[in-house]
Amino acid sequence: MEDNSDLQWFWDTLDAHLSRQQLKQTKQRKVIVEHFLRLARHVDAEDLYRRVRGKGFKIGLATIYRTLNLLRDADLVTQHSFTDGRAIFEIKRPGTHHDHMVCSLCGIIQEFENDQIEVLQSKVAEDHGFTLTSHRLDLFGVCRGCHNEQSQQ
Amino acid sequence: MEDNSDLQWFWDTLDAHLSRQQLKQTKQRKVIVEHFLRLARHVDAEDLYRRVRGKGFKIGLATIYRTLNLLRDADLVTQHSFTDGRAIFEIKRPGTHHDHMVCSLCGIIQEFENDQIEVLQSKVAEDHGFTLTSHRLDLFGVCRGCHNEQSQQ
DNA sequence: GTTGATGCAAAGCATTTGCAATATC
DNA sequence: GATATTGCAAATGCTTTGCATCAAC
Repeated sequence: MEDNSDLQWFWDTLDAHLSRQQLKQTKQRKVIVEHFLRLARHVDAEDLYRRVRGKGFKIGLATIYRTLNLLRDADLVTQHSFTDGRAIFEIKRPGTHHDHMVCSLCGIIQEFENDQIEVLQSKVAEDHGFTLTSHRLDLFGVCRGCHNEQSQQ
Repeated sequence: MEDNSDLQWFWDTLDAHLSRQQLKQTKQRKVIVEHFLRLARHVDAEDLYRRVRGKGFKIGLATIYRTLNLLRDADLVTQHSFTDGRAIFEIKRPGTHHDHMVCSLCGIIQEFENDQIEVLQSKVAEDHGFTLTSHRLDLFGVCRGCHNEQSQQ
């Protein structure tokens, strides 16, 4: 779970981005971001929309998308695309990096870090004359929980 | 470049799949597959559609999609999704595996293999109690050619 | 009072699907 | 002749956009 007090940097960076770009602080943006920060780590637009509507706010889905795109532009969230066509958004903490492991059965997303893999990736890129800017490593499989359920049947 | 004579296994596997599933051999499928095999290694539906139409065949885009999905179901092609929303299809040779490096400037896709990375992935999955079924590793960056062009300006 | 933001409905885009006509087995 | 396939247009699912209204600066 995320402690909201840790997230001051998020709001600060957002404020900085808004004023730098001459964008406005609005009630909708505040509400959407508040709920985004409280939701699970990996969220899609529809999740966020349902949550916000469920709490009684009359905010359109387009505004959810526009706000998530704003956060992406401010480099505050990362946008992923795992199994289906949906975009998944995740808070991006400066200076951190991790990859993802997705369970094909329950859809749970686990994060992991592996420096050795990172080093090897850089080496591969270098060997091929590539100047690496980013990468994406997703592992797909069955998580322990689902695996146990399967074997009990 | 691909030597077509190497691809007998592809046609054989396809024939086997068709008869096993009680599907029919049609002119459209033949034409689409022939052109798919002659095109670049990484192809999207629109590429294939344009190529086939350009050669004078009156085949609908839906049939292209249906055929590519058929090949996917027959385990003869892999479906990727790199930068944009398009699906990219690639011949899948049995017993081979590689990952991809994509140039953000010219879009060129280079393949690479790295056994050490594969081993580390299995280890990571195991450490997290995951039964690994597949993975996706894409590196993004600037290829040598584009990098040289940039520095000359 | 300017300028950007919102909500809604409409448009986009890649892909899939329903259906009547047609080709394959 | 039964059944799968095709082409087309319409539908889909996610996301973006146009525009008139509204809120923030």
